[in-house]
Amino acid sequence: MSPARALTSLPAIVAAGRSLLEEGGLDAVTMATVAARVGVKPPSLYKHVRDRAALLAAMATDGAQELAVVLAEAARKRADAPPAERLTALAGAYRGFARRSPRTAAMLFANYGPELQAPLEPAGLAAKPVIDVAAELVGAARSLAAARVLTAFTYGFTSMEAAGAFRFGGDVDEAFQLGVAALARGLAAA
Amino acid sequence: MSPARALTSLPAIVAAGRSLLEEGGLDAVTMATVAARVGVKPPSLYKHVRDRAALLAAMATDGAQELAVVLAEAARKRADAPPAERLTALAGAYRGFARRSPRTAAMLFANYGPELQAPLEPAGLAAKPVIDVAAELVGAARSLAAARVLTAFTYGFTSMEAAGAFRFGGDVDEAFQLGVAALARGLAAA
DNA sequence: ACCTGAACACCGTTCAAGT
DNA sequence: ACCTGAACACCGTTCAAGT
Repeated sequence: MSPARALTSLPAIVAAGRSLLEEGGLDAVTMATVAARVGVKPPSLYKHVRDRAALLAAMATDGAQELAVVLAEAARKRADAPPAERLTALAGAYRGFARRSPRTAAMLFANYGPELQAPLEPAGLAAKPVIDVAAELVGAARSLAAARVLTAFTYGFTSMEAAGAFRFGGDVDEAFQLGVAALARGLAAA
Repeated sequence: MSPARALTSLPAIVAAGRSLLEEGGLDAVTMATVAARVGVKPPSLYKHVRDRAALLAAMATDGAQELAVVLAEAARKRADAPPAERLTALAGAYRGFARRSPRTAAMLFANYGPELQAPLEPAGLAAKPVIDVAAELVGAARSLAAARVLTAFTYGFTSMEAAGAFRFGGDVDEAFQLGVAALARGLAAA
């Protein structure tokens, strides 16, 4: 009589996917491994998620929402600081997120099928504090362009770092700080 | 009597993989589709390549070699130009490569398994002209750090562009040029 | 309304057998 | 020395049947 009670949920499935991703990479995110982790059989996942690609997109969106919180918090703490200092704090907060969730971070701006773009809302939320600092540095007219520059650098750097692409030795922290400082100075002067 | 003549080769397999990648994304690069494109059955590929992950790594290495040629050529043409101008030319050449081969470019600094790092040689070759401009901008002591900053920005920007991540409208070319100019100015001033 | 077992097409990979 | 057909374990996905 009573219809089957839900044993899992979309948030639980997304969380399972993200933890499997960080533990073993994309190949480890299987409908079977995700199902096992949430205590269900693989076909049941399709009641919560259209297919595997949609699950990956939902994981990326979840990461974007988490990042939005992290960035908003960092911006709030330095609300009255000069823009270069707030930019440094934002970049550091992003990098902290990328180190805690490197594989999720590498997914943030990836493309999982043409129909699977993450919704604009979480991305916009994460972008808000970045656009705000950018506006202070270059003015409102070019704030979007400057925010894209800042995001591209931070995303590129942290993705390369996570992939182990910095293999010629040297101090990686120093390089990150040099980049943030150069962008703060160079954008303000542009 | 006569042992079977080779019907394909590693370069042909890598080229087939790259064209399939650009046409249909990573999911389209299948041992079966690659084999069909080079005119062989799937098991034969394993005489030329250890497994699919190694094929993907070889495709990335091939892209890095192509990029090295493109960058060396751009640097050669502007050998006597001021560093900011040569940097602009290098960034433009990289972006041109990324637009011709967006999915290969997105792979350049990705990680396909811990044992599958691309060999250092092609990466170093591609990095050479970037490190050279970086040295002119910030001095030899910080040239590696500055080259990492430049690469991170360019890789991040072109990856986001290829993934369709710039979705708030605005002029994407302008943003790229703003970033290159800001880095040239900001690094020189640092 | 959600869960499951059974089934399907497909994929990566191995291997013995061909030339 | 490289190629092939057959076989295997696994994966994503569908669907009819359960509660």
